[in-house]
Amino acid sequence: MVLQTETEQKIIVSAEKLFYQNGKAGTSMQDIADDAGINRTLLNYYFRSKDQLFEAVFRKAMGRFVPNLVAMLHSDISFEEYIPAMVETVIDTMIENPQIPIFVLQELSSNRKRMPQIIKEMGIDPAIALKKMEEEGVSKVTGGMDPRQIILNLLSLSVFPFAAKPVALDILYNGDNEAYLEAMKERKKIIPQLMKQLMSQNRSR
Amino acid sequence: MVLQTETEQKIIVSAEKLFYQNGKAGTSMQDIADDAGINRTLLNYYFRSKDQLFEAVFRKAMGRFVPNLVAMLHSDISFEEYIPAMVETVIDTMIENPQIPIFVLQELSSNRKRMPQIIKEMGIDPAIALKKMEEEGVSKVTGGMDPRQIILNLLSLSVFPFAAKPVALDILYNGDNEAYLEAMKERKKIIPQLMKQLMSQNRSR
DNA sequence: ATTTAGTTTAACGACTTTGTTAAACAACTT
DNA sequence: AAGTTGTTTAACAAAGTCGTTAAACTAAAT
Repeated sequence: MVLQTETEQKIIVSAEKLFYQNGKAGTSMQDIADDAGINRTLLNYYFRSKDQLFEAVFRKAMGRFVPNLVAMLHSDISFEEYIPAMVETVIDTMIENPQIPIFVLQELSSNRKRMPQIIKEMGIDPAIALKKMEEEGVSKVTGGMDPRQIILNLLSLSVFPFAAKPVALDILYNGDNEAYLEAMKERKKIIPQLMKQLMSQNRSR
Repeated sequence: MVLQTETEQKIIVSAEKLFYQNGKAGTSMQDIADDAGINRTLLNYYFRSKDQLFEAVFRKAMGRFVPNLVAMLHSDISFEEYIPAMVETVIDTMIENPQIPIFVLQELSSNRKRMPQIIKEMGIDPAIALKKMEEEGVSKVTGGMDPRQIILNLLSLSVFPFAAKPVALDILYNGDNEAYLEAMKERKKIIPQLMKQLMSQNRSR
């Protein structure tokens, strides 16, 4: 957004790391200062309060993937075409920040004033999204399946394996992070395939 | 587990509500006492400490759906047969407690000692699970797709829409909780269909 | 009528957290 | 040389949190 000094960046990096990991209430300003290797007073110097620092971190996290969602919902090009590139982007983002989904969803779930606020700021219009879908014939493509279910399926397949990383890693991949990562990359191919199958299969019935 | 007095139950109910909503650090003992309509001292009377109360809540939450997962992974009957009943159970559980997924995943993600501990206690053996799958011919059924990807798909489709409830509700269902609930119930049919398609489609290629 | 278990009230100590302030220091600019 | 900016140190008040304790109260059980 704005130019950032080196220190400001160190603060954000540490704040992200700790807020992602332990949440807002679970992270103290001292924790962040220590992790950033600076004095606690500096935190209040750059970000007036904990609230404001958290707000900065939260908005940055939202900014990493909400645009993808919005673009897909509001775009002109067809839903079907959109999927592969979108899945690739989302998964690449998540691989670098697997904790973002839980962090964001937890915050949205505990602070219910957040969603309406975001919808406004981001200019999301659910009505337009659904209308465009049907105009594009997506609902025909999906063989009558509610387009919202399609979206839920797509997001579920793309995001959940990261939200559930600790479980998946330890139970399915035996703690082998490399194997887990490989599997996540593989999903960039698997998911578009599934979505395509899913839609054409329905269409031909 | 054990007999519970009325008060003990009131405490657990309030603790669940608040821990689910705001996490461990975001919930004070006073908050819980107030919500339960009792005195804070009573909390320490029944559960020695905040840690122990949280532990009770967390274990109860895990107990709601881990058995489903374990049963599926270790069961004798075929994976394909297992899906419909399992999806039904999981979704019914989630409808009543949509916040559990985030709560549990957040805790597992911020407390990394938890997973190994749980794997031990619950008697989960990832090796056995995968072996059984292949013995049952699941890997043939899935046309060579890694059985772990199948499991990820199944869990993603079943659980994520609840973890993302605030987003889905406000963006896709315009805040209409009834509509959202209906959609979730619909998924009890949709998901098994998808999984079946997904597996047979792959098999026939 | 007395005991007992559950509960409340009040209070305490020890500790943490947040935000603020004042003073001093370092380094770089002008 | 003086000024500016970023930074540290030290200290503080206000508020909150947790666990504990002692004393008193209620109501049901013996």
